[in-house]
Amino acid sequence: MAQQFFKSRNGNIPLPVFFPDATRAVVRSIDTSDLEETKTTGILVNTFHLWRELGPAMMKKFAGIGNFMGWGGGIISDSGGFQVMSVVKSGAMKGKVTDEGVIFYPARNRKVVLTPEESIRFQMSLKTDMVVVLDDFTDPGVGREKAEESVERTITWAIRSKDEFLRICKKEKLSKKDRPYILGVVQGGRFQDLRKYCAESLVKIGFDGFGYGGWPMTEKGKFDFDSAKTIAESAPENYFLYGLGVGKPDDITACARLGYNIFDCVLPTRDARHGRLYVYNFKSIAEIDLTKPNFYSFYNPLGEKHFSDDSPVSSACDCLLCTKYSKAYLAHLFRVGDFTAGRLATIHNLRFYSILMEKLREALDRK
RNA sequence: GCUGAGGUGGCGGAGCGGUCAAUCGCAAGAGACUGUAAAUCUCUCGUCCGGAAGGACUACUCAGGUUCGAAUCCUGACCUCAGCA
Repeated sequence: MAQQFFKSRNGNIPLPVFFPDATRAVVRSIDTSDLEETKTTGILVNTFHLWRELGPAMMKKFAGIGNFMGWGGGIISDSGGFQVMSVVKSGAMKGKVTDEGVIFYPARNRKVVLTPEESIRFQMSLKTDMVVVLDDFTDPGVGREKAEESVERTITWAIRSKDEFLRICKKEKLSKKDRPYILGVVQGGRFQDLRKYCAESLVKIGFDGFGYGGWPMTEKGKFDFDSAKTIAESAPENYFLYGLGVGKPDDITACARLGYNIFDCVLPTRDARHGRLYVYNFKSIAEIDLTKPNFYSFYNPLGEKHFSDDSPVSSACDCLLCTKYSKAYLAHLFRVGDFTAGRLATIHNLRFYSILMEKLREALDRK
């Protein structure tokens, strides 16, 4: 029996869910009212960014990130492990991974150390519904030895994270009912035995679920289903299976069939701002059938052929954009570079994803 | 009408004798984006052939001229803008 609900501060959220990324306590270009309108049930915020930009004092003052940003839906906080890859390896900031934790050098004379304990401590101050342990991201395409190293470190950090989590729960007298979920992260790259070993080690430590960590794509850009499957097969009953950074509608659909029930990804929101809208290839929401091979396609509002098109972007959508505005108007907004273009596109894409999750839920209920 | 400044590819705007099919920006077209350094990035962008390298052709308002060679210099025509009448 799989998990049926994601328990949030304000009630149960039916699974599976897709939580868009509100890395810096905002889903870029829209506010929480917009977010509610898209029928999005939860979001993901990031420890690394909020830790540096807001800090624990602010979280104490506002009694959590949900209050701070006026969001009553579900909230998961990511650990900051991914930022070693996204921030450091992309060259934005110097940094390195040691056994102690992740060290960042935001400026020449400044050093910040994010340890597994600090990550958990700060996440507890965020008062999110699920905290994620700091993990050592396995660089994609890395050799066996490096992959083993990152797995070992991920496991060691998971133990330290769990200890810190229990210590805080005890100190704050949080009962099992009141405390947030805690999620382990499975690393190991493309080495299936490492994935399995990592997952089994995490189960022994004791978590509410685990995430498919690392980079979920092969070099060719194809989704790495082997790892997804290995992880899913290592999960005990009633576990959360979280595809971190997953992803494309087809990959989500496929993973949901493997038992994954939580997803987050920047794709719908970033794509929206970049002028890529997701559109179901059906006439109405009722007709949407996810088992059809090409159940959706992309719509790019820019392009002269749309400049005078008075039809809506999609008839299989009930978002603000599709119910109120024409393709021509959206094209105009993108052309003149107004923020409203990004806002409407983001609202649309998030509604696409919330419909996707509704349909997946229906399909799983029928089973 | 006089005086001055100009007329360059879809647009703006460089170049001011050879290395120019012409910097750059915009527009246009194509692609990327996956636990967010991203309202970003990459590529194409005179025509034709080629996957590319490359080649062929037509080009910097028009018509002449100077020169081995002109978008660049000279003459004239046409047009635009600014100032003065």
